Amino acid sequence: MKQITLKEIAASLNVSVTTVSKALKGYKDVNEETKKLIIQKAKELNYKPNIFAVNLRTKESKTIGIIIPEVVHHFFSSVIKGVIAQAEKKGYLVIILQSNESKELEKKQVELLINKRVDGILVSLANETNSYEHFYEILQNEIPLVMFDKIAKLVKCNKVIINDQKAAYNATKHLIDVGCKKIAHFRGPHLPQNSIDRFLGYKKAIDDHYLTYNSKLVYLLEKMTFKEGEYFARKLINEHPDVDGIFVNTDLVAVGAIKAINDLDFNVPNDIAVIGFSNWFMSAVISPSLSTINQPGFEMGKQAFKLLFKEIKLKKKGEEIKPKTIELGTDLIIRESTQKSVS
Amino acid sequence: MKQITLKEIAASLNVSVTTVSKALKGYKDVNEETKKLIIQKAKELNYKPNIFAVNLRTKESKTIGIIIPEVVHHFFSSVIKGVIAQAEKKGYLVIILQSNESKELEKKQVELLINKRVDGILVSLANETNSYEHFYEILQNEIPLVMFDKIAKLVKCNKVIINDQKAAYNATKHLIDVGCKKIAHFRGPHLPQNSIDRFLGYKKAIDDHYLTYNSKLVYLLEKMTFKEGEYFARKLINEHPDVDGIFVNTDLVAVGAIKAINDLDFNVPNDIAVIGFSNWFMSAVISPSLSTINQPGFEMGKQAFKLLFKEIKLKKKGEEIKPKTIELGTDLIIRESTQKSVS
DNA sequence: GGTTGTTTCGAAAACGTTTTCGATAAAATA
DNA sequence: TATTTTATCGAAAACGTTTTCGAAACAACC
Repeated sequence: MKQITLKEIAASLNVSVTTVSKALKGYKDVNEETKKLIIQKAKELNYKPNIFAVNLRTKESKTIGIIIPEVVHHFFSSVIKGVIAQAEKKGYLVIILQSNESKELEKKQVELLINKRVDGILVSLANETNSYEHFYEILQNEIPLVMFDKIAKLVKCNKVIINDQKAAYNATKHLIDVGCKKIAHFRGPHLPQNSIDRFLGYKKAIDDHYLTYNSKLVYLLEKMTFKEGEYFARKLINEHPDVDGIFVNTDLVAVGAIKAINDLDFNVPNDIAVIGFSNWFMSAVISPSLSTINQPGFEMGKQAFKLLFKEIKLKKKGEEIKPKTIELGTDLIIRESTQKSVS
Repeated sequence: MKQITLKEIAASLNVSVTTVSKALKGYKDVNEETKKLIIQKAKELNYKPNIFAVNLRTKESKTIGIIIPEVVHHFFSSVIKGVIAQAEKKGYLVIILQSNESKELEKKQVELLINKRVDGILVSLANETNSYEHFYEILQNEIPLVMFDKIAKLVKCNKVIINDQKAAYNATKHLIDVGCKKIAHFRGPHLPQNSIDRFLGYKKAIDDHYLTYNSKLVYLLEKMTFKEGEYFARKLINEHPDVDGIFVNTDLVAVGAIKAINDLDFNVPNDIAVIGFSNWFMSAVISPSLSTINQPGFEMGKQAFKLLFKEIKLKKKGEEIKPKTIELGTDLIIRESTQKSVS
């Protein structure tokens, strides 16, 4: 099927390509009468502008890229949904790439997006990433960049995050509020920063409420899997049979922990209360349902795109941008796993 | 930052743009000596071809689009992952759009992708979709199209599916194998086709094994939610207290059903065995873990892209394509929810 | 010496749009 | 009538690449 061009519309109406282009783009230096004719003819021929030519001429693609560690993940797919929803409103399409938590892959994806000449890039860091040359390259190319959730503090760009420390504090405080006296923490590895922040929130809550912080009660998990959750829950109960609460770095691990606790004939929440983090989809539907911290993925995606969009606009106008960081609120979601029955 | 062009490389070496282009693209009518110089200079200046110009010239974007009903969904995000992985190997990027199960949105997304002049389109139908003008438009525009999972039999294009009927048959047969005599079915609405096929598979298994098919044991769920699963499980037990097995159209609903069954002090699997469909992520981590049918999302994404890629290649060569349908195998995954203890 | 073949290069067209700038004619003003 | 203003149009350049076609220079052959 032959694609209709401006030239053909122009020929069929005996006007110039220029006039056709102007008419269709609403310039005011074209007669109302001819404009009407042109628009009609364009519709009649089912004219669709050749986007490649438009891109070349305008130097923009109306496309952005997003790099995330993992697509098959409730939080990140929520972010994607938010980004796509917001982008569509502004006429932008979204290219998705995964880093698989690998720094090398992340670099490659950045390269791809730069070569693709996207109008902007959204990134959540891979766990492995510990240096930022590739992001500096984005900035050097003057491509608008927004980081979200897993960010690099050193890179000077717009950011959207939650306050992991505060959220972790609230989760731990909730355990204290329901009467826990000896609270363990299953933490994540030293990268990304989030694991550290959540640990710090836990520690601060412990300290603030006159419980004694005990580093033996903090377990460092490397892979953050269901199985690890099971394993460390067993280990914990073995080493500290009198533990009565666990704040777990992420829901999946918490679910594994609950499984192990139940298998050992302890009761959640009465013997051991458990609270997770992120509000994975499953947390609401398991038994007992899991208390957790809601991480607003969809909203984060929306906000990240909004920031990116603003930056794109500013860049077009040639204005300077002063990077800012948006901090989104989190909610404590209380479910069965922390509601001890009155004893 | 000024972008380097062929012209600039040419100027700095006193050769023509043509020669530079040819050297970088490996044409053989350019002297080895000059080629070396050009390649070196290009690297030195960090030359990156202007993709917009390349697109315009070659009439292809090395980008494909995929439209799915919902991003935040284990199966569909697995598909996306498969598509992206395979596409990247072939140098293609992937634009993701959602239909939110709405026909109108689906049409709009198709329109966006056509206007974007993507090299190919991947689609899984929205539940609402009951006519196919927009897909015919894709075909009219001679854009390669592959449908997967939720397909339209009437549209003549490549397809990747599972055999829902056979898989449902196997699930139901498994219940029969573990000793169930009175098996209910929670089915989905009349669209998409998958619900019908799964129901047919259930019915065939019942008929084939000398159990009496009873339409009263088939419950039609409209929204396929956790809550519906709970509601209909209660209803079922109320109406048929002697039911001893349920084949549920999808895992989420099955999880809801299990919850209700437990709350009513029936035991899963001993009183009532439950099997789901799709192998959602949560199914492996709940207690009791849920038996189900594994739907190979990642593999489906890979195969779908492979088909699309073949079609793109054929189109370039101007050859005709004869649409085919790939049927992927499914696996019966036996977990706790159907393993009755020896009585 | 004339013919053919080979190697190496570049001019130019083409892809389809956007936008600047000037031309023309008609209308308004002096 | 002469001059300025306004409305309407189009030529042409530009965006940066790819590719065709022919030119030039030289070697090889009879």
